[in-house]
Amino acid sequence: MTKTRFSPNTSGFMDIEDLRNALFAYLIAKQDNGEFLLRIEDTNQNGYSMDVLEFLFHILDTFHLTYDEGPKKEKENGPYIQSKRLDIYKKYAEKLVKRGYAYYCFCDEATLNKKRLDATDKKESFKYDGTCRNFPKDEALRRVTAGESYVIREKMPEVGQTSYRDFVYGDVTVENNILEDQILIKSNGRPTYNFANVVDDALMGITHVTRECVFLATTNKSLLLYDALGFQRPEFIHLPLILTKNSTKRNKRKNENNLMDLLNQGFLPEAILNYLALLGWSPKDTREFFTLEELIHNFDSKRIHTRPAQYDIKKLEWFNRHYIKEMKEANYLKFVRPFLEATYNLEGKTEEWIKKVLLLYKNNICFGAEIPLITHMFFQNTIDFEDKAVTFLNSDANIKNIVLQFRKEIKHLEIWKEETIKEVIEQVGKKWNAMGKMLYMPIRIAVSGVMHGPNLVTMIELLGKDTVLKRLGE
RNA sequence: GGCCAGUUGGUGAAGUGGCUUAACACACUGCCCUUUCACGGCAGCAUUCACGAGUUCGAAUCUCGUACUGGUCACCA
Repeated sequence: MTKTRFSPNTSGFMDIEDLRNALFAYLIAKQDNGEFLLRIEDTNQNGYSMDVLEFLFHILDTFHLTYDEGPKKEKENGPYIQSKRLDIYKKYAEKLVKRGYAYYCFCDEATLNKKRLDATDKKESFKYDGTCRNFPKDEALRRVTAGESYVIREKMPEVGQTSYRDFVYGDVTVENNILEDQILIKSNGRPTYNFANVVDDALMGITHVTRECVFLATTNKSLLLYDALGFQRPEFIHLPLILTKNSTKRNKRKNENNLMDLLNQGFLPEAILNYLALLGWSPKDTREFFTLEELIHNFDSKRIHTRPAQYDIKKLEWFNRHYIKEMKEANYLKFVRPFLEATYNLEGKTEEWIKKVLLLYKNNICFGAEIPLITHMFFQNTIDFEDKAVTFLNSDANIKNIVLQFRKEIKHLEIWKEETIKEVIEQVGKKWNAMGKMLYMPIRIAVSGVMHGPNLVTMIELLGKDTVLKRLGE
């Protein structure tokens, strides 16, 4: 049975690439009726911010990437948080020492670092020289029990090469002699990523290891560990990078977290998910819209790409607009209203009015946070004219007449309704011999200050007589 | 610097030797619809697949070299 895992580390909030990776891992498992597991990799620090974890659970939940095993869903392979499995790693590391695949090392960290730096300066590659590699076992053991600080290093083969076939990238071969005797257990007793990752994946029965292609070059190290531990090698599926605007992988790691922002900005989970599915993967046909359920049936891991993908917010916006358009009216209102409330005081506005205003934009907005911006004209006291609009206003002498005439007529309008307002506009048009854009645009600008907006007649009705007159007056 | 990977338009991408004078989508531009604005519809947008050689009757597709981009070489994950 196929079993995959998502194993984020706790050093930062989950971002879009993490989500995409989680999604792919989930899909690979589910398309084969397999299982999806969650594991938290937190061996690099003494603690982690609960916010990071909470956010992670929240995201997996809102995107419906339900895991079958993991924290809060303990099964026989647990615990699923690495800091709670320290004794397991220790046990396996010791086993490797016993079998001669690993050894205790007492070399001073600072000294090694200095040597490494010197080598880098000289543009030479540095490799741990293996000082402790051939210490007699009893002596090493004696020093350990005496309380001396140590790490456990893996004995890398000095000759030969390691190769494997990545599911996405194909054959990868690396010479063993460039590999350093990597550390498995650090002097603080915690395992390194490479070691914990391998032990856990093997113990938890992961059949398909998915990870960023960043690890492509170090996969041989993992492979050698699988072999030394006597575990069966899993299938490796490396995933292409997602590049955000001017970010390389390096500065992305620091802080960038667009996922939380995206959600706060009013991007729908189904839109984000749909878009992300197409970043690094593409279906056989030209179809673009997929729900999670549909992805499970259509996802084909053979079609995962090798080249990195550039994240493009414009396309995401397009997806989001599509999903907003498809929402039921009631859901849309519930979704979008908080954005309005957060910015404007709605006191004195009727529910009917609010609903009408919001519905005006159902087919236009790209994301929720656009609502306050786009409805600005309904709430501002004085209007700002955009440059283009001013230019238009001055482009024809007749425009002033139209606006003045409209104000005059509308002042005496008794029944304030779309139909009657429309009649007025038509009359103005007849009187000054204007039609189309030359008729509507002057009024539109005079009333809203901008050249784009919702249907003019509806807009005027919703604006209300008082406001319209105020804006038209000098 | 050694090693590994990637390179089709502004973006996502299809394409696995002839059906490709390179699909589809986003963005952009123009037109149509609408007496306005959007929505919607239609059209345009890479003589060319990083570059150079080679294999072949024929190459975006296979081979080699060069360039560029990214990654990796840690008691970070």
